[in-house]
Amino acid sequence: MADVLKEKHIPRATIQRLATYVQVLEAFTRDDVEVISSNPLALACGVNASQVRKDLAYFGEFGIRGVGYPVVSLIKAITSSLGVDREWRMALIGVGNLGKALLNHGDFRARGFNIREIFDCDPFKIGEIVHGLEVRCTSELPRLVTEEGIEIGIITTPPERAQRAAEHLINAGITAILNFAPARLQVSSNVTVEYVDFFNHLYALAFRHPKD
Amino acid sequence: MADVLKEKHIPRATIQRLATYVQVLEAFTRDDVEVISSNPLALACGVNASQVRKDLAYFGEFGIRGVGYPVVSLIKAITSSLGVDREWRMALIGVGNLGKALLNHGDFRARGFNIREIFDCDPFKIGEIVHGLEVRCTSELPRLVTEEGIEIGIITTPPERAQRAAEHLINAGITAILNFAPARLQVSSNVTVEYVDFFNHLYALAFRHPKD
DNA sequence: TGCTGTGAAGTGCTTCACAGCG
DNA sequence: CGCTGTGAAGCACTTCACAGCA
Repeated sequence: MADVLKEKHIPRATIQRLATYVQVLEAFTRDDVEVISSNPLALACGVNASQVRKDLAYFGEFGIRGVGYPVVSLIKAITSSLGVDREWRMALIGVGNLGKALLNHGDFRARGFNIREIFDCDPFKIGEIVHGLEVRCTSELPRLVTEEGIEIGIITTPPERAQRAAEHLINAGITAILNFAPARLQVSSNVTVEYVDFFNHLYALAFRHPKD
Repeated sequence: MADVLKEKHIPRATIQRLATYVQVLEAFTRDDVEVISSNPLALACGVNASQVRKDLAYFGEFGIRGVGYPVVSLIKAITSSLGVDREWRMALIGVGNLGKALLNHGDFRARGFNIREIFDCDPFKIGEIVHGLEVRCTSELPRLVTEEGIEIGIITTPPERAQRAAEHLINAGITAILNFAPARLQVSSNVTVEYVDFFNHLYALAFRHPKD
């Protein structure tokens, strides 16, 4: 499976939409919809029906011609294709307001994304227990990443400390980073950074809705 | 200014990058950089230098040929072009974990995005004070939106209540929505919804970093 | 001379249109 | 017959290459 995916190039936008499809398909299961065709699925996701079919076709033939896609098995097919049908262990750096909020956000664990260790460079925070986890010094990162099998790092530091946090993670062997800090990170090409930035979205809203 | 922008079509991706440029330019001001050319700016943002110049050129001629862009005045030019150099008043629906975390997140106010009213449909929460704001019943939305001049709605409800929250906002006259709930919203074409979804990003990381 | 601003070329994603199959 | 899966066409964004100006 994974081999097939590496051969074709899959657009980044496709991956984003697949996450949306899962979201919407899960809503359909709540309403006991068992089979859905590309048209209503596309409508619910705000995209074109051909787009849905093409996105899914990158990963296999999940539909039944003349019928549609069985909802439950399609969810499984997508999550399996993306590799999110297993546990992912994560470490978080920066135990401030935002970091604590993410720790309290139950959805992560519910979807298999498990925050196992939390770090901060503030000596007053080290040792504190937050949401059942002890705040550690970043010097312990390499050891704990190996021991716990951590694969993803989350950065929730202030912007000026984000780059250092990234370097700590990378030195510990992490190559996948989710960055909530409002800063761009300079990393080598084998490291993937995803940026979560509320202000991007607010700026987009502001631009499209000018006063009067 | 705004007239010019409505004539040309500006790619959505350009708006996103402009937000990034502001972020990076602000970091440069912290290091007392006064003038920057498109090349180093592009490098810091992880994009092509022509891309930077083209993005900026949509809005005007902000650079000095042979020299570069004055950092401070470029920040002002971009924020003014996007319309984010003023106060934006917002209302939040769904005072749960995530909602409370956003209320505690000081960056919003610092950038002029001001959460003025908070709502919940849980009668046990109504009346509670969170971060200096009283939780209101959604039935009060239309009145408060008008009175407070609220232009943007934030949804932080569970997914199954997101659509209703959106309808409350739209009925109150809001046409710009920032949705943190993991659900797609069905809205008419005059309403803009921006989706903030951590899992999109985690899925992208998971897909690009398969085990072994 | 050096860097911006920009038409033209290139690239990649999206949409179309229909063959293929249940 | 209806809906999927897919090559081909269309379209939009990105990159190039260079004219234009400080």
